[in-house]
Amino acid sequence: MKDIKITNTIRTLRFLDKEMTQQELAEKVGVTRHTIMAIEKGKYSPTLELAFKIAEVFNKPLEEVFTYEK
Amino acid sequence: MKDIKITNTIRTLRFLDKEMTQQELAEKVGVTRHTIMAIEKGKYSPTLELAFKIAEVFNKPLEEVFTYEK
DNA sequence: ACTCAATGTTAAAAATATTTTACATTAGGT
DNA sequence: ACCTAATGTAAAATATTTTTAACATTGAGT
Repeated sequence: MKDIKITNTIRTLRFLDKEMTQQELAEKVGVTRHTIMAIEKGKYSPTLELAFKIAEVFNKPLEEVFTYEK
Repeated sequence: MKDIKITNTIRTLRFLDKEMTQQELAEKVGVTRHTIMAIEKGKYSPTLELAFKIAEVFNKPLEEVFTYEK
């Protein structure tokens, strides 16, 4: 599992959702701001559980937030 | 992230897909048999990347394989 | 130009996921 | 009942994700 092939639209979704900050999103899903930042930046892919929580915040299906590029 | 609230239908999907073994599924997604077993058993939730790979094997959307129970 | 909030970076420690190995149990076929 | 393949269990080692903390950068507003 070396090269990560998963992209996400978190940054856009935050912007569309009243410009929610990384800090706010982090608090809503129960992780640190750093974690949100690292995921947005694609440093690593999150746990499935965290991915579900993030999608839930934006009321989007998980696959609309995260995309697996074959 | 203590109590995991994610269920999955991997066992059923393996059964429906010509009774694919844990070993075969593990090989297709590039992890060990133990990892597949632990996930099926709900010991922990996988990485988003692994979740996508598993869903891909069964040609199902991720959310049809894994369900986040609120 | 200054200030402040938001974001990005780095490094180390902690927590969790995954591997490896080895053995126990279960279930089906003969 | 016996064999064998598939599944389950356990413990230790490794890899990856997440936390923590401290500091740098960017950008908007004044």
